[in-house]
Amino acid sequence: MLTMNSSIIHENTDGRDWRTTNSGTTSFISNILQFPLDKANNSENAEFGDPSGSCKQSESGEPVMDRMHGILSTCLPDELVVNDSGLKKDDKEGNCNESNHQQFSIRRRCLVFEKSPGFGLHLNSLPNIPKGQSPLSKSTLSSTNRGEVPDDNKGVVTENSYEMPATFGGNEADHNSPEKKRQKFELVEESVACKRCNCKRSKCLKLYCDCFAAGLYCIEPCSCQDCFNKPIHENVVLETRRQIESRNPLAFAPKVIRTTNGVSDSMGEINKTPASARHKRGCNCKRSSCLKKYCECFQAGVGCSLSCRCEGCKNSFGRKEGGCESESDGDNLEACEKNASEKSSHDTVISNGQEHPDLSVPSPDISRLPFAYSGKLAAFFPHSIKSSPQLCGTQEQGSSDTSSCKPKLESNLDGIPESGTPEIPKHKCFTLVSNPTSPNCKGVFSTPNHDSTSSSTKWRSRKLILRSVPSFPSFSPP
DNA sequence: GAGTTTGAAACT
DNA sequence: CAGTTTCAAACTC
Repeated sequence: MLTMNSSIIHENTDGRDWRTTNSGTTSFISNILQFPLDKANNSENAEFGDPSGSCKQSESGEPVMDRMHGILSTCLPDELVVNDSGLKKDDKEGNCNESNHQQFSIRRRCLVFEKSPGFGLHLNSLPNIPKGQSPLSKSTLSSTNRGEVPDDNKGVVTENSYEMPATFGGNEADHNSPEKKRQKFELVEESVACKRCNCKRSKCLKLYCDCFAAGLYCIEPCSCQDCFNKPIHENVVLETRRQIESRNPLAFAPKVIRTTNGVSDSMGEINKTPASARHKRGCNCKRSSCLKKYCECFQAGVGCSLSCRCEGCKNSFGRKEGGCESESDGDNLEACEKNASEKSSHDTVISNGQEHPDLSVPSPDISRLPFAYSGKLAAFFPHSIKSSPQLCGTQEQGSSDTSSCKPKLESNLDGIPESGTPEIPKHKCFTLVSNPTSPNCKGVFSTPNHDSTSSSTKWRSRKLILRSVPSFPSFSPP
């Protein structure tokens, strides 16, 4: 189970956290993509359950994965930084061979993706999906169905957004049967499962609220009371968020980062945390010994660092001093194993959603992303988003390399190049759909190789409609 | 499911 | 910045 409650971001090789250095830019996310609704509710739509997987074709014969890639290649800058230069870059993009309107849409959309690597899903939304927690229902999936999203502000989740996971479907040879389609759709449904809050007094307008903290609107499954974290209260939400950010520009920033050094983190200590992810601020645990999910570090599956002020740290992912392997304490070992197991599940979520349907990574419910941060998901896609032409290659480079899809945290984080190079091994798979060609890599976000340029063009040709472009306050970095 | 524990967030 | 309060998730029973 993906219990990480904090986002993991990647630090540049120079040690700079792009988000940190551009904290004020995080508020750009206010654009919500909207796709045509004509097929939004068609669960049997080929876009969703397309049997051909990543190679499925739209009506126009356009490979969806190409479009997906088009999104990335078109909208994602080389650097995940939105600042003046970034905007200028956008301006430059305005020189593209696009109609004015289209240019505008694209540019706005770019902001979204620039600020929302990982498809805008804050990884805070990934974790804490209790095992067995039912995924969002279909009705839940579509905000438009719930009427939760104002007409003028629909973060519409349509076939296209839903198709993302399906789009990642690998080279599935046989997906033509309706059954396959159905299964695929169901899987996608599960993948959209998202954490739900249970706020009672915060009105879901404080960081106490996981949804709010994750940059998500609350949705039906939430059990919150007096919730203001809904599109109809967008202004309130944005204003509150702005206030919080004014107080702490990094309030919505990912809490967990990973360093470039896979062995030792920036603090120099060595522990076993995969990929040396670390909680940015560190925890302050007193009684949990950093062995329970009360501990943000532990919850995030990262080791404690010197920045932690915890007492009696026994973090199984890496104590402030030393790792859990050195622990002989039974409880600690148990917790270590337990959480490690969960971590494995977490990781599998990314690489093998089908194998753990209950752990499926929620795909970004765009309707719930009023200001979505890159968040946790970005931890797994930062580079792919950054500049990788592909989220994931197909089974090229020897899909037989099952190790590439090992359901381990390491495998997951391994997918994030240590060097910070925006390169994702094509055999590193992010998928929510099964890939029969790789038994050990069922769930692979797989995309066929394709020409990014052409795909970009294809994507732009997509009936993508940008909706609701509230001028989310752009906070200048301090 | 209710109550308790916990630590982050918010407040002073 | 430190101490306190509030809050909701995690946990226990």
